[in-house]
Amino acid sequence: MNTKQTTARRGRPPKIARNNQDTKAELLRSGLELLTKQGFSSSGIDSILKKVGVPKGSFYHYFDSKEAFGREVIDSYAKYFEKKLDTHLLNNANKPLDRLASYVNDAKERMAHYQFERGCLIGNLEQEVTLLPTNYRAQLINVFINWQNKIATCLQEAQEIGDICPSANCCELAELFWIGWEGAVSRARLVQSTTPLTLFFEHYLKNIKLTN
Amino acid sequence: MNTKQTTARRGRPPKIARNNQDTKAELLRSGLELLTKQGFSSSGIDSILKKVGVPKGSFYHYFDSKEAFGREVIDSYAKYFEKKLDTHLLNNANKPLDRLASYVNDAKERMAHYQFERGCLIGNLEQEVTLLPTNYRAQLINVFINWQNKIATCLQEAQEIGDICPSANCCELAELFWIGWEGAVSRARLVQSTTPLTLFFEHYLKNIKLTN
DNA sequence: TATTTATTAGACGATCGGTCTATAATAAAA
DNA sequence: TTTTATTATAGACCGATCGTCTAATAAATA
Repeated sequence: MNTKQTTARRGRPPKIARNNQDTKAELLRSGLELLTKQGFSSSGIDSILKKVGVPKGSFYHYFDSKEAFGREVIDSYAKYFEKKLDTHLLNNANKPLDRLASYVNDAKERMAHYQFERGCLIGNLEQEVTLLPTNYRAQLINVFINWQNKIATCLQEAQEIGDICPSANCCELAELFWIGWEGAVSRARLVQSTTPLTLFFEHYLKNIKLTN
Repeated sequence: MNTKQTTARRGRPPKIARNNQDTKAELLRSGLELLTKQGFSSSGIDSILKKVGVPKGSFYHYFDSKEAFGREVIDSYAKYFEKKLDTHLLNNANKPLDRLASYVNDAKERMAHYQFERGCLIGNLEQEVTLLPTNYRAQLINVFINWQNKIATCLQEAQEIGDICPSANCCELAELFWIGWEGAVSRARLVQSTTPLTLFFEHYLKNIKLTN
């Protein structure tokens, strides 16, 4: 990749050198990292800025408020995550249920890689929803609906090739996946081990095959 | 009960009148309420005090620090909750799986009663465990182990009367219950409805009957 | 009455989210 | 070229709130 970009940027240049291709994107990335660790309410703007070496003034140039910032972080995470889901769930090289397993394994590796310090942004915010700006609630629900639909489609394909019972309600099972998965992610962070994730998914798989 | 107590209390009397039989117990109760809503990190001591009408100085008379306070809140919640679990799970008037269902219904009613503002204290803290004093982690894990054992015993009784498959691993299934349940509680708070709880438990029941 | 103990009262510094003005460098306009 | 507008960084500042600590007060005790 060519990281060097010759397009001169307008505006006052930063005091301390930083690869300032896109300050806004860096703030979002840093914010995402912190929010996946700590949630929204406990994440101060200063901590987000410190990691990127950006002064506070810049933050309020790019974002109207912390609330607006949070909205964008959720959006960018949702987009990133949908892409990730697609790479697994739409991979025709694997059978539908193996695609799901592929996602699960990927997630397990990532959690272990970050020493179980990071969880799921949406899961974190879900739990502190009473503390969040009111309009976050609908946004979070929508993200879950999208994820759920992707799983449901995958399960339906599994149903078509006879890997799960024809009478199973794939939408319900998809909802059930995310409910249990978020619980398992949370538990994995507590015990600092992937076993809750493994345990949950093993049973989930077994059960959707038997269901109804 | 006789709430009137004539024993004169030592020390400086409160400026504003309050039924100060046991200030410490009141602080714990108020803390529990707030931590169940907001978790630990976002709960300010001032808010806990304001609800009970106690000045800040009293807090640090009864507790060494917020950390020590949190430990006691967890302890008292764990005790309260174990008692609650026992009243359902040891109720011989019902069959084992009906006892579990009885707990689930109770929890659903309570969540609805509080308009889904309160969740599970342990579930809340579990998710913010990286922000908590380090020794909380082991404490939380222990609480889950206790809860899990109670469910496991109940499942084993169901197994003995043939309501679930003889080859099922009751300990694993009990762990699975809490993993999924916490996920369902979290989702219920998000969508402000008991349907996630119902959905989870319906499938859980169905699956432990079929398992293996 | 003098001392000890229990409890309340409120000061304290650090940090929070958010706003503000000043500064700097470029692009566009003249 | 010179001027102006635009973009962006810099960081002081504000009121609110965080957890902690010290001083003050009154009852119990000796």
